[in-house]
Amino acid sequence: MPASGGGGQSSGTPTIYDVAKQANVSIATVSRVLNSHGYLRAETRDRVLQAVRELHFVPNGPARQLSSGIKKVIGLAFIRPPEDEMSAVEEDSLLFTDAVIRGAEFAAQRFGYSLLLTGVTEGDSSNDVTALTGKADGVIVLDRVLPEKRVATLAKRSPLVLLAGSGKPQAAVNVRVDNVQGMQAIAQHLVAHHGFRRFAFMAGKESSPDSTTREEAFTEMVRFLGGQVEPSEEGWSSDWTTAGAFKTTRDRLSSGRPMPEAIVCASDPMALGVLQALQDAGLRAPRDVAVTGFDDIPIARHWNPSLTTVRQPSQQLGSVGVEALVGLIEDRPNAQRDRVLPTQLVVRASCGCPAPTAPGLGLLNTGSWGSESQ
Amino acid sequence: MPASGGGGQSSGTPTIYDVAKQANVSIATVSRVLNSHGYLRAETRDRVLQAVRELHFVPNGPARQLSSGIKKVIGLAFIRPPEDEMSAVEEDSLLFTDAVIRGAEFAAQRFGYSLLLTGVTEGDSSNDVTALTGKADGVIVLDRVLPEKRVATLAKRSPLVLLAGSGKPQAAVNVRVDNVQGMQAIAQHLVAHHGFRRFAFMAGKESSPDSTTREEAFTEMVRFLGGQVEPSEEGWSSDWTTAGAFKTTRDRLSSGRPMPEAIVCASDPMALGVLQALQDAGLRAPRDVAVTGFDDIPIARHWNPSLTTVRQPSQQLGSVGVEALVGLIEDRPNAQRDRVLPTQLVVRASCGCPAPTAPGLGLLNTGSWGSESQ
DNA sequence: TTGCTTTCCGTAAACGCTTTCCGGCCAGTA
DNA sequence: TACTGGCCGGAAAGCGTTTACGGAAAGCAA
Repeated sequence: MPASGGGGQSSGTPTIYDVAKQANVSIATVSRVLNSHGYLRAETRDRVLQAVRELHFVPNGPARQLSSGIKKVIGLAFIRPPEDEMSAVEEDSLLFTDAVIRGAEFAAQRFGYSLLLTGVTEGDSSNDVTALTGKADGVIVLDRVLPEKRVATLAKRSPLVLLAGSGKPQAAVNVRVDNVQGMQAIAQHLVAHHGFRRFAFMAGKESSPDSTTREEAFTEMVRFLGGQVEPSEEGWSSDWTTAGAFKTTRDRLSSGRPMPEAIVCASDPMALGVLQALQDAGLRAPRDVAVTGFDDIPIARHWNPSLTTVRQPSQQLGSVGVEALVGLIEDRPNAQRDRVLPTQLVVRASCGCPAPTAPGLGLLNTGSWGSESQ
Repeated sequence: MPASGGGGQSSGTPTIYDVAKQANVSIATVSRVLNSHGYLRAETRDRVLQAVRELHFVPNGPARQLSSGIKKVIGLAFIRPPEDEMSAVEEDSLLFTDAVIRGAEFAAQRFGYSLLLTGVTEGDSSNDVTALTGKADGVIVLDRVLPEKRVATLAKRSPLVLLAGSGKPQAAVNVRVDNVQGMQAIAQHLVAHHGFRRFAFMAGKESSPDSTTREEAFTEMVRFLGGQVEPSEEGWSSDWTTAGAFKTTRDRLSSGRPMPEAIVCASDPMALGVLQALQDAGLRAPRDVAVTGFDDIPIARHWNPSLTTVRQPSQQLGSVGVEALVGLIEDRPNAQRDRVLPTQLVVRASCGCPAPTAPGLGLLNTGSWGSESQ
């Protein structure tokens, strides 16, 4: 017998039994009213609805989920820095993740799902993510949250979408951004338009597929166009952060070796660090060295010099990820699996081009990410 | 008899019964191992753990939650604009919400909770938020998500924390930012330091307690100091957005009426819109009109002119909100209820002061939000 | 050996809901 | 009046856990 099946007013939060009693029907009827199943007389429905309102009844999620087997929850795991180690620019760089979350949340809502968030601090490969599997119908995992092997394992247990990971064919569904196209466009622009030949590539963490892909695509394209990229052993490598790129660049500057004509970075925050280091050393970008980024975080537009970069549709990444996952969960036959979203070269001042507009101009009516990056 | 109680290998995801059978124990024992309850022989524990590993068993969240009555989930409801109506700056303005989410997520994790996200589009007051109640142990509601009355109602059903709302004593626990202190500091600075006397206040939506509080605090302080603020009927009111403030200011400019010496805005995005409109009209801030904001979104620092504003600890707001909510859920006797977090005046160029640094300078080592805003 | 405690583990009853199966009621027809 | 369908609503079986409750085994003193 259920907790409140006895007599009188139940103590805690009302259950479906309380509603049934109040409306003088069975719990089955209440459930049918709530889920609009089967045949119901209008009068009965109203009576039940009335009782629901009077008792402020809200169905217990877990019970409902357990019974129906459907949780209507999507898990999203992402990387975040330890709380106390976040500088102002680090925070800016989180914009990428934030945008993904936003896109995912919106799409999830559209499909009737909720978003369950789990931040993972890098290196802490506990089973947090695995536990998500039990709480959600499916899981979206951002790049670098899990080693590839564990992704494959997880994908066997639960619908899983890997976001912004390497494009390698895997057990999981991949949704990512066209790194190659973006880097090729940058290489093309720098070589063909500006006539540069000697480049350096500032990489993120070595473990990151995104960084690796970008570096390879860039290097290959530059070589194809007759330029050269300093070998990565020269120390052009950092950790995705502004501070890291700053230090790397400063060290390189003080080594006295000649600088390349352009420094191409795997992310915007790193590009900002490079610009900072150059400025501290009395060099000016783009006059002395050109610099480019990748992401197009909002600050990129407002920096001085404004940053030439590759825009990636971060928010769309989230929403498309959810779409793919829902397709997987609900087993839609025509659902697209792997998706590659387009990137777009954004030419501003840091490569040596004239700044397209004064900072802040063209501020209004720039449209949303989604429509801009199609 | 449970689904997989029959013979042979079960079909779907493994349940606790499968583990029990594999380890040759009862389900109670498995549960005990998983939750480290009661007495267990080491040998038995290992056998169970072994089976768990072999089957890749992950406990079913809902079942666990239903049984124990504890969901270990915190719901977070926030306002967001419709997906297709988001301009680039709107997106920047979401930084506030993003920061709150980040802080909340981190704190939630620290307490062993997950964060369930629900975005609410303004005006759409369906029962989305109510449904959260059934899925979470408690709910954090950001300002403007619900009318005050519904907040009070909800608070009766479920532990609830109201974030950044009006400070009015209510049924719910309030965590908010010291709007009054911030606005008083701005008023003080503009009157005492710059000698301004004639002000306008650009309000957000009228329905917003945050906007109202800021306006009242500012107006009162200015009057106390001998200045005056144009009555709000003069049309200095917008909708929190950059575009809205832009239009309002443009209209006012074209009306030909004399401008105030300073326009104080209830948010940074609106301040940017005002600056934009001034610039379009050939006026220069701060030379012709001073402008200030509220929030200190990252762009504020990099804008031209850099924005004098009030910094609020957004991320901390999220984490403190979670702390308060967990206190409520777990009924900690010594948990603090209402909390007011301090704000901080950030003086930059848009009020007429010399820009503290060139844009981008002092970029590194600025510390995290949390520690900066203590 | 007996009798008690201390460990260890299995049985079974919830938890609150969804859903299937079935039994009744009512109108319509012969 | 008796019978057939179409509708409606109740009883009950799970969903996969946790958690009393109690029984068996093991240890120890008498």
